[in-house]
Amino acid sequence: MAETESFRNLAEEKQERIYRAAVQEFSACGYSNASMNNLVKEAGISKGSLFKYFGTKLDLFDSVVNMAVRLVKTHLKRVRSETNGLPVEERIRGLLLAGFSFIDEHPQLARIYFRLLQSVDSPFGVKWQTSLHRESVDFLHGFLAEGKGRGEIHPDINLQQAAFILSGIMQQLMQAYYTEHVDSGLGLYRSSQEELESWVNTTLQMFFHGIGDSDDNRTGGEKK
Amino acid sequence: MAETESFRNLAEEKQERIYRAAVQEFSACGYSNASMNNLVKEAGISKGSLFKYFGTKLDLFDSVVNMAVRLVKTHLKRVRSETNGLPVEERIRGLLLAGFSFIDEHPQLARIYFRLLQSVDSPFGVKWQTSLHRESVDFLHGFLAEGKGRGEIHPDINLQQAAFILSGIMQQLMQAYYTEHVDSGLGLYRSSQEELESWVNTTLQMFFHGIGDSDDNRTGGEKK
DNA sequence: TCCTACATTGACCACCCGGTCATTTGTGAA
DNA sequence: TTCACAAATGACCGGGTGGTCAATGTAGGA
Repeated sequence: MAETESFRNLAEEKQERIYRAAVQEFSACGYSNASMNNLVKEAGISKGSLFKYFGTKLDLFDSVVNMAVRLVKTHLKRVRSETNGLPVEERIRGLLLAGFSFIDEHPQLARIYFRLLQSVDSPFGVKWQTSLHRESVDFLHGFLAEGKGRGEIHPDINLQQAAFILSGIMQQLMQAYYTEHVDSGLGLYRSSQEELESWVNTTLQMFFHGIGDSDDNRTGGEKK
Repeated sequence: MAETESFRNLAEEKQERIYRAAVQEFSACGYSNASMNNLVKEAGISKGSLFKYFGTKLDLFDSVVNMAVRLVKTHLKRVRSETNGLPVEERIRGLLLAGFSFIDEHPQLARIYFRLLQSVDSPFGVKWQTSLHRESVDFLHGFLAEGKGRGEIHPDINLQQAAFILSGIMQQLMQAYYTEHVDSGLGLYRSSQEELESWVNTTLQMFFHGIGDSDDNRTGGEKK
């Protein structure tokens, strides 16, 4: 566990104050550029205390990341259970919209989460990255597998690869929604709900039916 | 310009030695964690000299990034001209394979390039990111537009959005090829040429024909 | 009131950073 | 050989870092 006994014994208000400052600092600066001095000032506690609560910068970061990841997973699992029984396409639509709304509600945590997925900052980043990527692909794989079982997905499709591609597409959309320079003028960045839904529609359209003109010669494409 | 007169007057061997050390350091540590002290030691020159050649850490980084970006663009443009006249699908296949081979030939530069696309390290990262994302999407848009003109792409498809999605897919593949923890056990990471081509095939298959079972009810999906 | 056990503090530490500049070294002309 | 000039050097600077610890509160039982 990352935080010490003494942190858990703190008044809840103080714990939250510290967490809030940590989330703020890490989301703004990433791991290695985050400054414990700033953090301490922001939280209104002394440096000595902070290092009593969390032995190390890494411990604190680990704690914050754990929280962020737990929250993301909660959101996604809720979508999974709430869309149970619907067609795959609807379920993935739900995932995308849930992703956008998560960014709206927790922009800083989203920032930390995506940074973790992509950057190589933080010494132990790899530990998280590997498992998060795998879990993300597995999660999507579950959706697709069920859809395939119901005949909504072409039997020749390799689900692992499809899930992998889908995960890339989703990341691209999420990133553009909360990072202006990824959007690069396409109109996703902080766009309205209806524009968002339009993007989601066309994305699903492309993912399920492709962009090709429907001369549907599906061939090859099976791995090995 | 980033480098000073005195750098351009150096013996070519020395210039290369310095560039090589800089590329090494930046690709390994990112911008802000890169250490000029390490760099200087690696290059076998004195600190004073380095700061004569490049006034600032940022200037040096800018110079390195310029080189990396120029090289990437050269590779991509070669593919564009060499595949002129072929079907879109073939051209995009060419792009993907060229991407993989670029990573093989210049792994460190590829690392710097992708870091630039994704991370928010480096104070002026945004300047690069915005233009790189835009250019990348525009580049793909060019391919798709030509394909649409030849009837290889469904007329209802919004090319901007398709190019955006495609760029996400390509990034995902590239990342998995050179970063083990993104691959997360799928088998792309440093895989053989034939496995690579199999991945490219299925990816193209999905992008052009979708994953859905071919009950082809293409509807809606047009923006606004 | 005193004592004890514990929570809190911030001055302090060693280290590393990007950047400077007086000094040393190298070089070609006279 | 001497000299003038440019190139190269590395000790040094102010500042910021993660982390420590003796000193200082502070609350509760005797």
